[in-house]
Amino acid sequence: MMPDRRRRPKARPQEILAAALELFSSQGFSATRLEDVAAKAGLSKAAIYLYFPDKMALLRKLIEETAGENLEPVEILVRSDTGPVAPILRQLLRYFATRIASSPLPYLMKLVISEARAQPELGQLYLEKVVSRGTSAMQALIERGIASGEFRPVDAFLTVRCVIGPMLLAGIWRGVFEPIGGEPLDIEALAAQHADILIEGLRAHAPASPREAA
Amino acid sequence: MMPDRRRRPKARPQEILAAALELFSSQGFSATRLEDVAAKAGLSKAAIYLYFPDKMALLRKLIEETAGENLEPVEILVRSDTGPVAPILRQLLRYFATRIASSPLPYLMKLVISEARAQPELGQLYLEKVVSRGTSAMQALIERGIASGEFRPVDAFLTVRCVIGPMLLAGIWRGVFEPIGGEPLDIEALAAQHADILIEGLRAHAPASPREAA
Amino acid sequence: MMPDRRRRPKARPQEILAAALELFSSQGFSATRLEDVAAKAGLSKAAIYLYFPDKMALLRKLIEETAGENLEPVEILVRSDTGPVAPILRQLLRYFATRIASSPLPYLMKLVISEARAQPELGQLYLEKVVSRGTSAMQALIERGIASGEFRPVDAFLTVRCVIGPMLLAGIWRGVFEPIGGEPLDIEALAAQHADILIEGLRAHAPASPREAA
Amino acid sequence: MMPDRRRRPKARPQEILAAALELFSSQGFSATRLEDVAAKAGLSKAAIYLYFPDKMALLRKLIEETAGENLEPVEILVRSDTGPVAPILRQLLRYFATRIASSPLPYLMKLVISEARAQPELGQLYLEKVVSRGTSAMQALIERGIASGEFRPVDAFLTVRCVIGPMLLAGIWRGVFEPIGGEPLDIEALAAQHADILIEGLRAHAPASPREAA
DNA sequence: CATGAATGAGGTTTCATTCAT
DNA sequence: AATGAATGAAACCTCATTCAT
Repeated sequence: MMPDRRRRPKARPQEILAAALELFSSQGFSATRLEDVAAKAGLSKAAIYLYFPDKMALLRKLIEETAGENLEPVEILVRSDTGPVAPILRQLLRYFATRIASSPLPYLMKLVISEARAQPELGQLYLEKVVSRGTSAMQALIERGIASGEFRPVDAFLTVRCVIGPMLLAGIWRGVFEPIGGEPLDIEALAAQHADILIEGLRAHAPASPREAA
Repeated sequence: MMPDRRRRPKARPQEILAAALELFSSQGFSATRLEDVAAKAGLSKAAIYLYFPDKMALLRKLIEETAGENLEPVEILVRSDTGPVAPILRQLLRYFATRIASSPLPYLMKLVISEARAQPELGQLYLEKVVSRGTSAMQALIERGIASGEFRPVDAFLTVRCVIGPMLLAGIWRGVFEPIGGEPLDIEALAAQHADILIEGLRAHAPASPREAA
Repeated sequence: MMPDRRRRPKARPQEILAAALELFSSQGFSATRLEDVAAKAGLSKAAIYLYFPDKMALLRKLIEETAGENLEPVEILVRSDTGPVAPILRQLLRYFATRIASSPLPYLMKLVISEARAQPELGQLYLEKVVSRGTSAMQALIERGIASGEFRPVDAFLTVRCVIGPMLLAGIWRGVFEPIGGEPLDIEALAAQHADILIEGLRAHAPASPREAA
Repeated sequence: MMPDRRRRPKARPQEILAAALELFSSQGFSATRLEDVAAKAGLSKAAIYLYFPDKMALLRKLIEETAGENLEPVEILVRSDTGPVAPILRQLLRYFATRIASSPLPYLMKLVISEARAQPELGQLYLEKVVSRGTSAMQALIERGIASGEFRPVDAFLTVRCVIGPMLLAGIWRGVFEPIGGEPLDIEALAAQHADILIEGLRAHAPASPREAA
């Protein structure tokens, strides 16, 4: 049928992984049949075993491969600059927005969230290679802002979670709710709005404005 | 065998649902065997069918039942008051934190995220009964803050996502990453820190502070 | 709902059997759920066990009870008369037609046909109590006709099968094909037509008419 | 384990159907376990699903496949000849006898009788493809006999049922009662005897013989 | 490299049957 | 006499995985 199917064996693993990502993230790992992955990749079920030892290996590879892939730019951004922190934060959020809006990252996130508890090693891998690394870098950034007097003396650890939260929300929106009919979300605009609020909210004011009691 | 066989028929459905929630959210819906749900509920596999027509019905009921359960307080909070918005926002976040820290809500969230694409009706149910309702209420609150001059003229729709994001993160942390070894997160503290930043970041300043360029 | 359900315990076994006959013959023994029999009889599933030891006992009782029930008139008819055989044959067929057209006999027949191989004892019971007894009586009748010179010297054993065949067909038609949309069959007319042909076909002619070669 | 695993894939469906026919007709459709069909066909349970989508498909195929298979010769016989009808009738009965005595037809018949009510589409298929077609052909034959003056003016519709009845009986005897111990029946002899009686009984006599009153 | 054929293990679901009330 | 609750056993069907070609 497809006369040229037998020609690019080198691309096979990637084709298989792409098919797997799509199906795993739309139907769940356990509910996806290897046969469907094969069909989507244009192969027979058995051929997958030429490239991967078993089903779980697909999932593992998918996570390993993308884990941290998006983080290098983040770390570079954070480290490379020693000027004011606010523009870096803004850029960081803009970068996240791009990845979320136009890479398969949201599907990966959804997959990790779904499977982490059933496959703890995978979750731990992600925790280590992505979450820790990413939050560390950002925490350093926030701390630098505080140290330089640009930011108020907030709790940097918690603040990182405040920064990331809306981006996680955007990812889940795109990976989960948009596909089932949720209204599209303008992720770049969200990132910009969020950056705005954050920077304003973290900035050290000349005279600390009085705040209302909780 | 079971010493209390035939004892509490009225409580059975709830017992089954509790068992199901725990297992579904830890192993995934599809990977959970009904037999394990039964065992955890202290019943035989077949007994579940006396209360639910099939496995999916468990999932559906779980979502239907909790959908919106947490929202009434939110709506009351938002509507009941006509004073300044900031303290309400703070209270709201404190309320979310409590639900996330000490109710099964995070497991539900994780479950919905995991299964929404495979079972779109369930995802849509959640979208409608929880997401829309919750965000509407909060958007009204933000808009009230803007209208009264308490807040800057931000995009209320996007701002709601900024408010919720970190709480979503907290839920996923507790529901997914803590169980596999992630360091515990002080959710109440996170909510307080987030409220702090938000309120500061949204407040209208007498003379709008000049902001740096992107 | 039925306020007087608890009043006639004596009739219970019969009610249960009637429900069973209807369901067994329409869905098959194995495919009929005892719960449905119970529901049709206006009882709970468990109550059936107060009257019958198990499911097979229902089937057995159903067959035992009706087995031979229709045969006494046949035997009486055959034995009681010593005149010409033809009118008896005609009456016999008329009697069969009546039973087939307006008693549950066809359903019983269908049930026996369906279950005989899976439950050989039941089939054997029927063979003995109904088939043998009925055919013996009829064979005697045919033989009397031959002996008296009224009938040609045909094979009495086979002739009995020729006599019964169309009645079996009528029973299956009513019990199987009419319920699924087959055109109704006028069983009494069939019996009359068949009697006609048979009597004419069996009669001894003064000079045996020459017959064509096969 | 199986020495000839993977050897005759083309014959598989037929092998499976043969096994199914034997078991379905001896134990009933519902009481037959697919695993036993598989074992009899020399396959594993799962392998059946490579050839048939589900259990019912086996039954359907069995009936579809044989439906009408025996009727072409009948129609040819009926149409091909324009001479006297009696010899054709005799041949027809002889043909039926052969099919009943030495093809799986009786098992099919039994199966249809058993399952028609539970699976009405199957019963209707048989009604249409076999019963209607067969009886139409034969009715035409009888009518031709009447029209030519060879037969008395009987009711052709009913007469067809008289003709077929004993053959149905023979089929049920072979398919149901012989297997459980009923004495063997010489079906060819029965067909001959029946032909004899029929032809004699239908023949138009020069001077209509006086008949006894009912 | 690729696959069609096959299967073992396992999951969901059904149901005859039991038992405490 | 009657039933609601419960269960063990088994049936259908699925699927990851293997292997001969």
